[in-house]
Amino acid sequence: MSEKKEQKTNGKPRGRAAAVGLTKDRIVDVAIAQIDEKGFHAFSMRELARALGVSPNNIYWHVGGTKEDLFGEIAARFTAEVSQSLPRDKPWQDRLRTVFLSYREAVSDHANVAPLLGAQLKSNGVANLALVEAVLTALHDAGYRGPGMRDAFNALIGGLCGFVTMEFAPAPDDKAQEWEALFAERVAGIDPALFPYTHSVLPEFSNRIFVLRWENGKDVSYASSFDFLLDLLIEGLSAHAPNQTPTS
Amino acid sequence: MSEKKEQKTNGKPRGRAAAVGLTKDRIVDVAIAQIDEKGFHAFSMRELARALGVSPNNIYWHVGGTKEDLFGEIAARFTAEVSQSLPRDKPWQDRLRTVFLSYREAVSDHANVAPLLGAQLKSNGVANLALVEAVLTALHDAGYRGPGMRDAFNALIGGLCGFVTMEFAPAPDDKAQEWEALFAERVAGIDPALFPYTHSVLPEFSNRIFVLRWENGKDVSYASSFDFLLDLLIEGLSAHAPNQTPTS
DNA sequence: CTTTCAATTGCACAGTGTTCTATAAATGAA
DNA sequence: TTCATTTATAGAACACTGTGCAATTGAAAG
Repeated sequence: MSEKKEQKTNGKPRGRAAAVGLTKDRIVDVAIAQIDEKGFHAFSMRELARALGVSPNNIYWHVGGTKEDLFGEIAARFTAEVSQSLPRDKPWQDRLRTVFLSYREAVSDHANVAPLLGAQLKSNGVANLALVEAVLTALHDAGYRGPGMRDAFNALIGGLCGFVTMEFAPAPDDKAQEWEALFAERVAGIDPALFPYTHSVLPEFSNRIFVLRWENGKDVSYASSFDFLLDLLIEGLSAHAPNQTPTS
Repeated sequence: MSEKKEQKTNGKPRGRAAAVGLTKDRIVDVAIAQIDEKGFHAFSMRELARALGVSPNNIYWHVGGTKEDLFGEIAARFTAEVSQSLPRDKPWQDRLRTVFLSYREAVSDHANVAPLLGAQLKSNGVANLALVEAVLTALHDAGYRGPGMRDAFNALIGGLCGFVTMEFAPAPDDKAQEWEALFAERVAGIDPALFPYTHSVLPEFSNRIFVLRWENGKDVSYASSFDFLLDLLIEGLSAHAPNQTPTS
């Protein structure tokens, strides 16, 4: 028909005719890929929609009202992977280590996503039950109950996930290249009267502190520090554990 | 249109005639106040400018190019306050404790600023020398050097500042009121087959884990967990310290 | 008396998250 | 078959955002 109002839609069909079989999983997949590639700062709903070949509203329809909800789905993806192959018969210390090492591994594979995770874990911790379950059962086996369990739980989640959120997140705009020079300049400008020790000792540590080292696309300096922190926490929790079963 | 040529400036004078004596300090003051009041998410350069009675560009001129630079100044304000009244003659453990407790105190007075601090400390750690100096000297006194010092440094900064960044940051849009109900609903929906322990035990912990308790406008549940984590770290670092001076 | 300069402004650009409304296919009911 | 409802999509618009550019002007410097 000649009087069809086809011009109004600018050629592209509307409605379900254009169904592309969009799913929450695919949205989260592409969102993570986009953040990996372009960085968290540059990630936007509109560009995600463009990458999916879909209108922004479609995304909102699938993930619930807001961008924050999408972030929640992304975070859940990370904490869900954590539970795989948990050795239930091993001592609780080993289980804790396995869980948090796998979390660190998952995040360091997608360092650009890190800035998201902390806030999401905090505001919607109940959505990340695989992680919660693992930590709670471990602490229960250690004998922790009540306020003591709360403190142990928060120390683990807050300390370790906080570490990951903070340290694995790359600097905005990827100024890592100029970073070493910037660092040297800053260190040179330190006032010896105000910060005597830092002034005298920081230069020699410039390749040990602050500056990251990458191997095979993964950071190895923060990773080793994370492991050190993890060991410290497990040792401490073992020493204070109400159930003092011998640590074979 | 009309013959009035002065309307162009809308009554307000331009140029230095309108000088308001804007300073970096005042900008940071008002920025922190705004974030405290409206929340981090709602903070914008334009509204800050409005609150200061000034044009946005004026702020850029004073703090350097970008919003991120302003965040850097804010973070520096927090870490600078940390150094006050450090007992240099006390053992390094006590000095560490003092430093990080004062940091926690500073942040929990401005919980809405927390989301900023992690990223800023990470990407511009060298700008926060008061904190760095304190931690480095303490670790030096404990005998830590080289890679061991790096790991200890990162564990402390990453674990404790990460904890603060993650846990003290309030949920977006302040849905704390509806939170308890939401929590109960989520907990009730937990699949016992997938998460048996969480399902059976989480309800009784609902007022110990996740849910915060406030007294005198300050959170007391995360604060006590932070202190527990701090003690764990200091104990562990003492046990592994190369300098084994007796802990009186 | 000029010139330079520090501090400030308005305007405009290229986005952003999100809401409202229109739409067409799939589905189910009559 | 026919018709209403639901589901999954799109377009346009709104009220913002960070930030660059060029203009402006009082004060200081020469």
